[in-house]
Amino acid sequence: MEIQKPRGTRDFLPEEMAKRRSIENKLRETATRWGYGEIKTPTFEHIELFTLKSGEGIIGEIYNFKDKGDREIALRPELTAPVVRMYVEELQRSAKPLKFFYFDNCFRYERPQKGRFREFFQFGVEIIGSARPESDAEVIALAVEMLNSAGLKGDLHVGNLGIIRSLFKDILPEHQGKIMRLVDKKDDKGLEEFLETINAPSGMRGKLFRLIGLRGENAVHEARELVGDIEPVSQFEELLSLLDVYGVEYQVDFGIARGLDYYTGMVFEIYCEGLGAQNQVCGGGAYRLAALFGGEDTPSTGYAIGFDRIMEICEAKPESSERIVVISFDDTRKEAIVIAKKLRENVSTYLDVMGRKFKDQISYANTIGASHVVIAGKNELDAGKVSLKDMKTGKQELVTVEEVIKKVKAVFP
RNA sequence: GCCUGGGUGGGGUAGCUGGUCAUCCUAUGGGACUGUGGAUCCUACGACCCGGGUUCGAAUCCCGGCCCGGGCCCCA
Repeated sequence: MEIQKPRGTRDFLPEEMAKRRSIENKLRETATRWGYGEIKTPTFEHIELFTLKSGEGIIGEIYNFKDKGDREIALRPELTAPVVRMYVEELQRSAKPLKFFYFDNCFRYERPQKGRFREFFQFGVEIIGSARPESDAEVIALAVEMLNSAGLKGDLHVGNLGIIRSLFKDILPEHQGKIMRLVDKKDDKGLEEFLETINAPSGMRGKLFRLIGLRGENAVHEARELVGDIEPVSQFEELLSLLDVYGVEYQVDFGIARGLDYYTGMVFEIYCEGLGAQNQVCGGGAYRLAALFGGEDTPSTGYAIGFDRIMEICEAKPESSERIVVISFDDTRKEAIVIAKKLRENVSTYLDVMGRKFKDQISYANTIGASHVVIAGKNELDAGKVSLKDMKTGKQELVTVEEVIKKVKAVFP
């Protein structure tokens, strides 16, 4: 039996890589234009980084191992924790806000299915040092813009955990988590049953259900009536007005809980069609993790785009480009190398390395979809030129190597 | 971890109510055609996911594993 790739991993062939790179570059360009700087963190970290953030329970879904120095190491399952670790470790004294983006692979030991792999790629953004609605709004707008740049239009839901949490004052912390989980799942029946079991105050129950059901124009006003005129409501209101300025379409959704305790205020998710059960392509929010990793308490906001998921649904537009094949004969092979070398300074050039005969070389050029063929034969070389053949039109002309470059570049600038 | 469908040359397939050299297409290497491409022909290469079991005999039936797809749990 031949060796196969490990479960949940993938090989990417040239055609697909071209597509992935093209989208990746669009995301990268967008982030750069918004003033974010690219960073890179290690592929593996001490496992504590992730257990601190998410609890011991996540070890079951982490690729971890002991290294030769007996350290417990984890392949990163996500990138927010490493970025915050990096911040705490070496950037706490730098000018705020810090604006970063990253694109890297992550690893999770989970059951693979559509849009879900054991090695997957995340494109993320973090802004560190601001807790203001302005940064929340910018981050959301950037997320939307990035997806647009990839040709995608998602369904944006925005919520605020501070508002929903304000209802939980009298609830045990361990029960709060469970409630948030049920809210996030939109499992109303389960939520009702659970609230019954823990004998939650009936006033709070009613408010909770009304809150998570709020949608549309008046959602914020109604939320204020439910929870009072508290800070998170005003912040949220401000955020929405800023999103309007950005021209971002959104849906207020207090049902977004994102399960995690360290999210503090704004949370958002973006969904796209065509992905089956894994329809969330982007998720994020405002959080506080720096203190957890031993730094000063610092507000941050960020999100991650599931790169593999957007690749599933975004239209492939393979940018056509030139592809030149230099064809030679047994008596001009070496000259062809010199010509190819010259061409390669400017255009993508292929040269036969199979010792093929003329006809087979041109046939191969056709097979790989060459745009042009440069024929370097004795006749041409004697005249100090080559024949340039356009594979589309079939037309052929006698030109110099410099003219080849010029003519090809005219077609593929 | 659970439920469900599926694994036959590189890709796509037939066979799968057990029994001839496992079918066909395509791709790939070489050749026919001695400097002009998608054609044709010849030739080479190449598969029953792995391991057990039932049987005189298994690609075919049974069990386990691995892998792929879909769903659940989870989703940092």
